Amino acid sequence: MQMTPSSLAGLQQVPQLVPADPSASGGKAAPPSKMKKPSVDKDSEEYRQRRERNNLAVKKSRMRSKQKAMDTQQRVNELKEENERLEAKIKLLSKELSVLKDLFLEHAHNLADNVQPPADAASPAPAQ
Amino acid sequence: MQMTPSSLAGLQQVPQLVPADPSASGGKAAPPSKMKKPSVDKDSEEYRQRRERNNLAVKKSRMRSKQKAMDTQQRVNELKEENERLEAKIKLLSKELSVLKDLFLEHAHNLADNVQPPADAASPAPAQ
DNA sequence: TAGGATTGCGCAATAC
DNA sequence: AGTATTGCGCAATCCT
Repeated sequence: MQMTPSSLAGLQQVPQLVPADPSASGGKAAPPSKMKKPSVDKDSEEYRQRRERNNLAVKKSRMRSKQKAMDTQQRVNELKEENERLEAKIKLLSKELSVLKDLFLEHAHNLADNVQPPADAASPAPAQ
Repeated sequence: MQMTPSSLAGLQQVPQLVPADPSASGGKAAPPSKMKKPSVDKDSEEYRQRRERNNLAVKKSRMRSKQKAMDTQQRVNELKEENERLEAKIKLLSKELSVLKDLFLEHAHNLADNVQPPADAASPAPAQ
């Protein structure tokens, strides 16, 4: 996508300012010869300024909106990375813990088998 | 936001179909009396159908877009929660590991110093 | 009351 | 040939 800027610069949009007749269920509504006079002067200097300011505000708002969306997407990516990092860390810690626990168990067994008196609090009941 | 459905139902937008004169840098461009004949019949049955289908497609596309944005935001929230969960787990594992390591160190010291184990893990180093 | 910010909507160009 | 996206302007609202 890239929206080549052809004659896109500015298209005259001339809304009739009249709510198109609601009877248009499936009808085409051929332009009735009676053109309702707009209650607002499109030629008014003030009108044009108002429109222009709004168009600017709209553009600004939309840009922000898009930026926000991109930021949010970025945030997702960052969080996913962080997540993986944390998972890895957990895996590592779990492994370390597992090793140490095994050592303890082994030690405990040795104590039990050698009839050595329990040297520390981590000893399970020698019998059973 | 809610866009109260006032007379919003359908506003006749009657673009002039002529790329507004490019000279409109800051100009107001008062409607020149010469109205270029649109090369496309706005009254054409086929035109209206085309427009209507496109309007539908547009609405659909925008809905998807918004939905996607919301989903992404939701994803962020989920990931943030998940991360907190993981952080907590890491904290816990680290603590466990720390305790076990201390026990090991203490034991090693006891062996090295050939000291009688105090039968309790909370014993300070006998020497210094 | 004024004025910017948002949002629904339709159009047209263009991407697919 | 047809749908999907996207930039744009308008007008109604919202929100200060």
